[in-house]
Amino acid sequence: MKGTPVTIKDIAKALNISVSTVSRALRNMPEIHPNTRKAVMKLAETLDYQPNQLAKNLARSATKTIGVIVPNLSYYFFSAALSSIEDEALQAGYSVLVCQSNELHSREMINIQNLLRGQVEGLLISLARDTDDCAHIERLLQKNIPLVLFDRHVNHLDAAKVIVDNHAAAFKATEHLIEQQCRRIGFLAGPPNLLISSQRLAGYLAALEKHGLASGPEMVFHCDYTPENAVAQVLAMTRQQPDGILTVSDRVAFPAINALKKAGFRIPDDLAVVSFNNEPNCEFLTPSLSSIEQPIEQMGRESVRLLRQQMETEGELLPKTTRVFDTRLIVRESSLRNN
Amino acid sequence: MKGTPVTIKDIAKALNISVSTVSRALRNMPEIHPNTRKAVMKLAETLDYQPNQLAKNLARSATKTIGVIVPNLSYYFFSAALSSIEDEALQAGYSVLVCQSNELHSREMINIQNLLRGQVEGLLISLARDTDDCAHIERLLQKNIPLVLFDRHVNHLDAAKVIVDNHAAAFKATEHLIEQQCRRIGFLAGPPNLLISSQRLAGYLAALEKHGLASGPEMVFHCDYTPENAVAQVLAMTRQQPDGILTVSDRVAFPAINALKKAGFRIPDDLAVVSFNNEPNCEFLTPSLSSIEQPIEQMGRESVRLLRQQMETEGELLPKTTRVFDTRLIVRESSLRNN
DNA sequence: TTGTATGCGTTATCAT
DNA sequence: ATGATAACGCATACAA
Repeated sequence: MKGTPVTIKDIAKALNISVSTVSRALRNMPEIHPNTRKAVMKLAETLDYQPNQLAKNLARSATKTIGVIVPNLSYYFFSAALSSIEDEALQAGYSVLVCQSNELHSREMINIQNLLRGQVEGLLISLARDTDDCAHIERLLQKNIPLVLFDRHVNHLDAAKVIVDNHAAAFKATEHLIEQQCRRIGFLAGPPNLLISSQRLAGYLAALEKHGLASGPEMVFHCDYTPENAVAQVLAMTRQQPDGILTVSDRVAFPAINALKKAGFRIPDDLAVVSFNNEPNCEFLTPSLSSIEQPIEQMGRESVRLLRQQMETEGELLPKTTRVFDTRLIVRESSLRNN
Repeated sequence: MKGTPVTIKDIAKALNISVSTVSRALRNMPEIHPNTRKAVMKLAETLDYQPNQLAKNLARSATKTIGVIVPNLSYYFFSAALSSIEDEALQAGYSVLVCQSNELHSREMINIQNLLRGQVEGLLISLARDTDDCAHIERLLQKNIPLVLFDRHVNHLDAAKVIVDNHAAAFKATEHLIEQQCRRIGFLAGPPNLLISSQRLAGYLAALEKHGLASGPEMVFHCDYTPENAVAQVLAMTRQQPDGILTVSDRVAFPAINALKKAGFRIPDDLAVVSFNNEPNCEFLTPSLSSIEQPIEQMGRESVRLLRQQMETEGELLPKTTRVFDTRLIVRESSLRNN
């Protein structure tokens, strides 16, 4: 017996007033008499009245809820981002509904369907690695559903975005390797269709070119982000005799470095390594791992702000702002040679 | 212009039938005529009808949503657990509302309030480290709100629980260290009030006692899970000249081992280490880290199942089952000595 | 300042 | 097999 929850009707009956008065009192509307308000408040308190959000939402047709879809919460980047997203949303009075796509385009579509059924007012999406066809996203844009793309996006979509300057970051990281006397620098990339990966690839190539260093596809190896594949690809790369490696993510750098060490390479002396994401554990590896830090918390907060802008301005179409954040190279042992 | 969403009323009007017929057709009720059903379905399709979940829920007073509260999603254990929780819930037709307590008792209470307002039908909670006073949980139990405590619980609460046998796990890990010829084994524990930590402490002490090894409070050091504090405590421990260390979690083991290595200790030869959680990165440390593996996915799924049992059996009080899972010690380099 | 009536979109209970 | 109509709990325009 869950004990029928108390409603404003119960309060109204007990106080011999109308439900509308109770409703107004509860919401602190100015027009109602201090005494009645006090009485209502008090009774609500003692009865432990809990407003039914469902009814509230239905009546106002507004849910104060945003939906978030990320590829996988066990990736550091996304779980960290979600912390700030949730925080920012809660402060603004929104609830957060979280889904994982598991990097699957199909799951992403299902999630979107579910969230819209659940009546979220806006969507914060970081696309699945699997996602090439963005028809489902374009449908959202057409329907004018508030939407912010976060980190994982695609270029041709005209949506609000919160991203980092991956090109500049990779450029910076590569130049750092060059400064450390690396002359044959390899790139352990992600899947070719993953935008952040290809942007980093472009930045890497640009840096090589600027410094007149040979650069060809023979130094670029794509992996699918699994540890096994990362190891296989980086070992394949060693046949090209690199003296420096840029990896697309700490998640692939960790197993790759481990394999390199086992294969007898000394890091950073034989092979200097710089990575992306600056996960907390970078510090605890041996050698500690140099990595590109992204302002995750800021990015999370900014995403929510952009989304609120869209949700809270009725009708009028906002320009699709793209917020690009800068990154910071954290230099650690893996790329610091005693020159 | 978001274009007013189409409702069953629209469909009814267009087809010149009543809303109830439409409603029934849409829900595949047996009594309605195949032809009308077909017509309704077809029109719903072409009009891209999306049922309003809010109204549905209000009418049935059922939300098909469960709330999950975890201390922090950027802890591997919880993000991994959430993956399976979400999966299992989705399969059963439930949505998942996720909140983080940030290890704060106060935030935990707010989250519970919010979730109940949002009309979740059940709650899956992993208590904040901060939580001593469980009055808020007991209130849920009294109100008979479906609830499952997950991993982080407290003994005196009579609630459904999904946990691991921490005592046995610590016992097993400690015996392994003893087999590796460790004779002075320290325990880098969590905060004293954290149940999983004190259970592990008890298992550790029991193993020492069984093997007739000295054990006193001078070998137990509590840390607050921050890297800095973990380092400070483990360095303090070294003054007791341990030859083996059990750590309460990989999260504290990573920085601790790093500090030990910097302080000149060889692992495992001077100091063998076993930890808890078996995070993926255990494998990529140098030396790789021995750790207790918990069946996270199974635990997540089982939690949802237990919760569904409660949610889906009206009224009758179910016994508060406690499901205890076994763990597995994954032995790696950090505790493997060449005897 | 308060009450009445109606609507939000759907389900459920009567009828027919 | 279908239709009216009343819930569900709250908000709100309009009256009083």
